[in-house]
Amino acid sequence: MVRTRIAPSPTGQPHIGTVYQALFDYVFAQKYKGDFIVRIEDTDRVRLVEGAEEAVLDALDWFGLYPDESPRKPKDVGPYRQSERLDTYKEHVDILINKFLPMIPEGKRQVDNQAHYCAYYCFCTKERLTQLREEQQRLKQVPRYDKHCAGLSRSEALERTANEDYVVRLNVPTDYVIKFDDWLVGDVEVTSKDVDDQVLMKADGFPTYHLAVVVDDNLMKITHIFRGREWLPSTPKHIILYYYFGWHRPIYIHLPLILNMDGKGKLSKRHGHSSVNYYREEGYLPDAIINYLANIVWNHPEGKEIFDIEEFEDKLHINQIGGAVTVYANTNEKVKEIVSKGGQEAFITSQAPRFDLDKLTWMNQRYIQEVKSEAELETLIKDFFPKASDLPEETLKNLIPLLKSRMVTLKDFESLTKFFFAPPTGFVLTETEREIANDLQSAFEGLAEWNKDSILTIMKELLEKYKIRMPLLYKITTGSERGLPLPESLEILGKEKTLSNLNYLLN
RNA sequence: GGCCCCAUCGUCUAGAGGCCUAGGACGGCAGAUUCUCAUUCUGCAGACCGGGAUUCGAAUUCCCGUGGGGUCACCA
Repeated sequence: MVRTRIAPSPTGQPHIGTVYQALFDYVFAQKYKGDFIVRIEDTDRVRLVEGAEEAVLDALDWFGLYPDESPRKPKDVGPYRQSERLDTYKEHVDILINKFLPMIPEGKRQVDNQAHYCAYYCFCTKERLTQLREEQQRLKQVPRYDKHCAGLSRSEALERTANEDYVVRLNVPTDYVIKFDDWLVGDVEVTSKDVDDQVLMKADGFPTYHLAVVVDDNLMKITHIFRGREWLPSTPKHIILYYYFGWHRPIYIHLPLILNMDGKGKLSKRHGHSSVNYYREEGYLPDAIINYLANIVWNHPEGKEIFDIEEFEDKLHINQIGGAVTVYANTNEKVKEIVSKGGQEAFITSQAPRFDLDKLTWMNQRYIQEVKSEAELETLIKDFFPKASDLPEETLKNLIPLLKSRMVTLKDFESLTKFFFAPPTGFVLTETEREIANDLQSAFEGLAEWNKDSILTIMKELLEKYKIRMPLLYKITTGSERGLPLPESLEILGKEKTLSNLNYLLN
């Protein structure tokens, strides 16, 4: 049974990167009739933002990335908020603290030696750690915890926990190679020298991400982890954790990072628009964003660029799901490894693409123009721009075909239809313009048949008579020098409204 | 800096040794259609990071550079 998950931390506005990851979680689970789970990673009490959890959950719904399980829809592996799972983490930290390192042979295990356990208590102060780091940096060494407290006897450490602040650290063995593989990246191999003794339990009793993610993914029976490439370097820690616990690890799929438009760094607030809310407010369609996100890292086999999420799900080629995943250590002589083997299947780009707002905007336009039906567009507009519902039902309906090829985002509705809501304002007519407006007014008044042909005839006469161009008539009737086709939209607006707009302008 | 990942038009990419004079899309430019603006259509400019090696033949394989990105917290 496939189970995927997204684990956002509620620290701000919902991020496009979260949607990008959730898209894969959702589609993959969907494709293999599995479950897609949302778990809130709120272990950082300092950065926690009120309402952020609601915002991510809402954002996922907006995109149609409905979870099978979430804080709003709990099933039997909950709770789905890490802050409500503290006992579980405590329990698992205790397991590691009391478990001997598997690489130490039974006869050599010392009960009172912290260094012989999978995890150990650490009492180092922030000051000492900072000092240590600075010293290492000065010597051009990689900043790393020096296992100072691992040298403590277990009995002394236990005593000190009674009245001192402490953290619990992962005891990473020296001289090991940690191997694992990733469906996208392939085989990855790092030496344990490059893996720090991660803090697993903070002084405030909250777990760090690394502990919580492994424990939860295991307890929630997650089979496939889609996450950003930025997590690749910390995966060895997780592999070690799975190994120490004696669990099978899930399959990793580290998705390519999406870079800022200028290619400087991963998608962030500073360089562009990383917040889901921005796109929502600007009138982008969720389907178009999903399409763009999928298309940026994946290519449709037939080269299509416009496709919906169902088609993405259908065509996304991922074989090797499931399969036995083993985590074991080979401590024979020279080859000492912590190995974890899964499968491998490259199915999307391995590069980090840049976020191209122009292309997304183009896609949005395609959705408005050809993907969405007129009825769908009508509801989209009404949702986005409630004032649109004030227009007579027929008016809006007739306007849609005119609007379709001219709207790039839903937001464009407002400027395009301004004169349907209020007479044009904000400019003064010159003498001749006034004269033309007067002419137009009387000609319109005398019109027996109010339709686009008769309107056009009148306008053509005026164009001829005054030797002017179309934009001027636009200005007089709509307040803007360009916009929707004039005869058609004036027909829809109606004789009465058109005349009252003109009247307003002339007085 | 250590470790990891990556490298085709400005951007997203196709390309899995000869089909490549390197294809498409966005963006740009020019033109056609048109009652404005759009849409639509046509055309133009535009790339294999560098150097070696393998081969009859390399964008495609291998090495070395270079460049870019990620990551090195009691943040996720």
